Amino acid sequence: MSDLLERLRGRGWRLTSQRRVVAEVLDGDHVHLTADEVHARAAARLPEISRATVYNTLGELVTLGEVIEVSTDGRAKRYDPNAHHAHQHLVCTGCGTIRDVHPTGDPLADLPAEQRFGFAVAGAEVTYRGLCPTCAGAAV
Amino acid sequence: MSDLLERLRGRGWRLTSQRRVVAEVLDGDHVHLTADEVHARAAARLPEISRATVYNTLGELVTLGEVIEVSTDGRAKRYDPNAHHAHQHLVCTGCGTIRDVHPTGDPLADLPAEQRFGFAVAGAEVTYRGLCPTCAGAAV
DNA sequence: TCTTGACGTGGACTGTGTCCATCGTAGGAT
DNA sequence: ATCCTACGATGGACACAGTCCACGTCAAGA
Repeated sequence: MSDLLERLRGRGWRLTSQRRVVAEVLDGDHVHLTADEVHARAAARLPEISRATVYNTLGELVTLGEVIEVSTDGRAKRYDPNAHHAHQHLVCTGCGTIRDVHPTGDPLADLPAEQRFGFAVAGAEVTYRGLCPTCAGAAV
Repeated sequence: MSDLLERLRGRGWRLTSQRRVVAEVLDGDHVHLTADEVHARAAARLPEISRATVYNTLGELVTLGEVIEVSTDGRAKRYDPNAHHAHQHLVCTGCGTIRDVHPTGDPLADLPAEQRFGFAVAGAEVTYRGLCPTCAGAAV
């Protein structure tokens, strides 16, 4: 994570306490927080941080390719710091929990040329959906 | 489309002019309108129709499985009447245009058991992204 | 230490969607 | 053909996610 901060500094980022806190909150595996959740956790360490700053910082991290924006439910976007290993998402239809998963194969290979309609197809996102073990158990 | 209305009536739907207009607006191929676009087109034929009614009707059509809700950009959800043929979506990163596409293979087959983490995986949505011919041309 | 422009702040604002009390009407009953 | 009534429509208030802006602050180079 300090790697991340150094990398950003190398790109001309001014290293403020707010940005540091946001980056720290996003550290870890299987982290998929909404902007408001990031704000709440950041505010626990830096009470006066504003929502606008969190949104700005998240937007910059996305632009820089350090964080991925995930929108699995049409509600709040979630921010995934696991940007350097290609992966897809498995979402629980009960509680909304998100897991990073690594399918075999390349989804792009499944889209033949005649199904591309002249588009320069650059990527594919796959969202798997199903009940997680906890929700499946609770339903019994 | 009258098929649709008859089917819904068979399920106990009360067939109001508002519902009829919403269903008619959604008729066609490669239709991916937002709720507000549906409302605007419906209002052209039935000026006093309210937004709440459009939202209610769209929600019911989704629940009944006659329309699919698509959320490709984290902004407004779009409504796709092509609910009876499995398909995926190809989205232009420039203008947001959406095409229905039919990839080969089954994305579910690409998620091995050890990547399912105990989830009862029920489905997968794939969103392909790239520049459409029009946007690619305009960029030159 | 000083300077300065990039950054942070909070509050107003927009877009999307939901809720609710009340009114209207589709369609069965007579 | 008319009446009844529960289901549906209405529109305005509300909630949530996100953006914008004018102004104040401060990181970092000189």
